[in-house]
Amino acid sequence: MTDTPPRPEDQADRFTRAREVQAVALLEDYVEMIGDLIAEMGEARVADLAARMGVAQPTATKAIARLKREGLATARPYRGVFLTEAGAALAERVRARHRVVVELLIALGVPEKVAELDAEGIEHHVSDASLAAFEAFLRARG
Amino acid sequence: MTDTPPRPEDQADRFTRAREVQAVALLEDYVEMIGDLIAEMGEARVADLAARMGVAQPTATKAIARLKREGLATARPYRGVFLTEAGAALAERVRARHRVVVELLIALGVPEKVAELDAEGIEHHVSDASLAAFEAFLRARG
DNA sequence: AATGCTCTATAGCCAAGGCTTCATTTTGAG
DNA sequence: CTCAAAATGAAGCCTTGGCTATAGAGCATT
Repeated sequence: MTDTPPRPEDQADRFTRAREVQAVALLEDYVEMIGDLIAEMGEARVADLAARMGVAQPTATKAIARLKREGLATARPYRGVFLTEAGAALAERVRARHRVVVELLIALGVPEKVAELDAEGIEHHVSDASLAAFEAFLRARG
Repeated sequence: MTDTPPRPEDQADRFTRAREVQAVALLEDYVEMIGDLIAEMGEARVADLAARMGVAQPTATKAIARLKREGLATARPYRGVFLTEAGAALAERVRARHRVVVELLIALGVPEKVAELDAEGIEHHVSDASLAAFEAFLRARG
């Protein structure tokens, strides 16, 4: 029983980090979806983005404004949305991480449908260290 | 190549669910922490709760108000915070899930420190189905 | 070229979850 | 028993991310 009494600041760090992750999670999701839309349909329209994200159209517009502020996307009124280099790079990283998380869940015996659902929330909290471990595990079991 | 074009509403569901999970995540964290504090120190004071959660004291007070509204906790001014039966049950479930997620990450080769950090964010998104799969996996490899 | 339909933007609302500042209550030291 | 320090509560502000309603731009079809 190494039941060391938790140091308050250590625990606090956990939550602080979880909050920070949360703050970027939406940006990641939008960026990834914009990438998907461009890949699938040649362009990302606000209406499609909103439909895919499950939000009302003005909510998507607002999110795009934030992406622009953060330098991840560009958009001109009544034209589609595009990713900056930084945005495209982020989208690629997010997509790769998402794929690994889904594969891991499936490898662990989670039904595919459930894996897709759970991965959407989980992926944002997977650190690089954990991601590397996941990849190693998947590789090890072919 | 079963590259079925994703149905917008299906994708939307993923995000909608992730948002719903997020909405209860904080409640879960607070309830769990209140349980911890009572177990460790006999009572949960607002100041300790705030310190452990890494937030300012009024933020914790506000959260407690929400817990009361949701029927998960009770509190009288200038006295500690207590869990209702529903709150205690939730705390227990959350604690159990947290433990499984940490153990799983460690079993997958994630360093313990990292596992603790990542688990904090991940756990909330682990459905019952996934949790069951995790437990089966852990059991299978003793 | 005009007109109407679709898409996008704008405005304004709400709740959640942060924060600081200030008032009030408890409590413990003297 | 008093009174100051510590703990708690109250008020008010900010940002984010939802929403609806409404106005305006763009496009297609007469």
